[in-house]
Amino acid sequence: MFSKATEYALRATIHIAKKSSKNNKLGLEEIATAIDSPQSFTAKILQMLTKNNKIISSARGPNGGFFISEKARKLPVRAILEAMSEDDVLEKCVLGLSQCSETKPCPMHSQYKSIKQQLINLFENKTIQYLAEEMTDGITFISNKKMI
Amino acid sequence: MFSKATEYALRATIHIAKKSSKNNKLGLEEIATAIDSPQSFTAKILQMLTKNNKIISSARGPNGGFFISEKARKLPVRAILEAMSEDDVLEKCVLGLSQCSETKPCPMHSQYKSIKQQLINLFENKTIQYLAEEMTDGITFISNKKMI
DNA sequence: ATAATTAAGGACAAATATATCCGTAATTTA
DNA sequence: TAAATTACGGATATATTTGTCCTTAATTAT
Repeated sequence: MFSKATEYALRATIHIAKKSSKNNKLGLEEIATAIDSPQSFTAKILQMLTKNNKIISSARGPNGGFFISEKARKLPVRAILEAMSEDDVLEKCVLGLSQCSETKPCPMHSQYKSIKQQLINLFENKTIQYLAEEMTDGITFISNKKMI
Repeated sequence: MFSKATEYALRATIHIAKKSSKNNKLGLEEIATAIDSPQSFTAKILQMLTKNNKIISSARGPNGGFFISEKARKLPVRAILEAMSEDDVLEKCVLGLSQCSETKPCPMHSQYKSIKQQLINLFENKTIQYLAEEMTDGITFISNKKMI
């Protein structure tokens, strides 16, 4: 559904929201290991998410790293997709028709309509913080290795 | 959601199901024009769909072209995804975690679960013929140009 | 038989996504 | 101030997707 870049972005953000705080920033290496993603590529993605402090924040130097503000925690998950320029996936026609709409539907439109709306609702109504909290029950995971 | 190749495959198949018959085969040029896709690339995709007559059938020579059997019309839309080796999109974890499951869920799993199931149902329960029939009402379209 | 038509299929080209590497800048600690 | 740490950002490499081109094979009509 999403590109690898966006998958890593979602996982990284959730991980940072769960594990970091203002005085406990997470380094690139820790993050890439935790979410099981290629380190250098993850660095690029974290940069995108950091642009204008939109999703996550960063600090250089010793004890530097990535963290997330209280304000950003309240952002809808869709904000991550937007930062990755991939939120159009949510609205997109299944057949890839740019003009597909209610008045000019593709043959899948009426059947897909409600699924699409639920997808949009999911990404717009659930916040980054919500997903981080889903991780606190000890059952839910973000890597293919068990969380500790 | 799907690759361009799969989008073209879906559109081409629906178009062929709507317009072709055993004695009215459709040529590559006609199809590519109708679904607004690059011709040569579409040729490759039609070849994939034709392999073993799985989705569509073809005939060479004058009055040759592509058509679809009555049997193939009854296939679920998912069969097109399978022919394009892209049906895993339906089952895939939103975060791209290979081990995400009911017993080892990612933080989005419980929220996405029912959406995923509806997606699977859509592609498994609706047939190619069904989508072709959706096109017969004069309102539904398959290209970004109005059907005639 | 020959010519015309049309899909099949291989080779290649271009664009995009994924990924790595390395020097630089900022910050902290000693 | 010097050294260590960590993110930033540019350049480059690799893989995949998307797309084109051309020759061949099959079929039909003349």
